[in-house]
Amino acid sequence: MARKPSPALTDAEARVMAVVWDRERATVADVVATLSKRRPASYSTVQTILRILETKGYVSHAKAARAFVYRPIVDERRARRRALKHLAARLFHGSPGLLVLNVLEDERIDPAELKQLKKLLEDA
Amino acid sequence: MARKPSPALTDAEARVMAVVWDRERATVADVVATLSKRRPASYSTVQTILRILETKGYVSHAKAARAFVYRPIVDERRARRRALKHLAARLFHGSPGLLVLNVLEDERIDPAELKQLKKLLEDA
DNA sequence: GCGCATCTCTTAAATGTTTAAGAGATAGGG
DNA sequence: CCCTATCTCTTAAACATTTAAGAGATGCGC
Repeated sequence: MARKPSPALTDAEARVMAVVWDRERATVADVVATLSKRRPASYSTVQTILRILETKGYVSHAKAARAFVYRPIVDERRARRRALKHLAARLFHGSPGLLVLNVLEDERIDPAELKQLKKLLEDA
Repeated sequence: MARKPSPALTDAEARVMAVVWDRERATVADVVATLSKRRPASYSTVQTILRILETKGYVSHAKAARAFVYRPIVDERRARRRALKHLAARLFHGSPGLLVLNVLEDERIDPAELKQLKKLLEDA
């Protein structure tokens, strides 16, 4: 009866990381302020999540003045790639192509992005 | 201090669902046998996961002879769509198009699937 | 200098996930 | 008819996740 720590981002962790990526450096108060625009977030909750994110290797902190300032260690692109690989492994027999096919079949795509997609496929 | 039950499939749940989807109907023993080809899985563990999957609405069971036979309630396609929407919301600003772009940029796609993709884009 | 506000850190409650041991039912072989 | 193997169900340990209360430090305004 044991378990491995999951390297993946959970929902709450992803919400916090979104702010850290967006601002490039953020204090706990920064994150709380940004998140609270949508739903109230308590200081100590955010604090805990940032600590978990640090143990998972997603952020590092440095003391600046009084507040800890957190910076991303893993960039957004890499986190996205990890998450996509993980999802492909879980539900798409490990096939990224099948994953993409499913999105395009089921989801309406923004015209601008559609154009980019076509271009990408031409080059490949 | 509380939490919502997550409707998403966890890793262990996805492994079990893969078997149920594949066989269309499966007993606990079926799942154990299939999963144990790769890694040993204990009967009671699979049992518990199937029960959780039932509370989450992914499967239902019916008593046939002595064993419970589980059947999928949510089909694979719907589960995939849910998971993709969830991932898009968490890490891609809710944009499925951005998600697809990221896969195509980072991952090598099977040529046959590439062809299908181009066809899909032409029609759209 | 004192008090208030801010910040970090400690602790932990509540729930979810993963894994499994053990009790009790039940059918089939001998 | 009884023993054994199989199956379901109950229980729970170990850990992760999410949320938060409270203690203690520390700097700023007055």
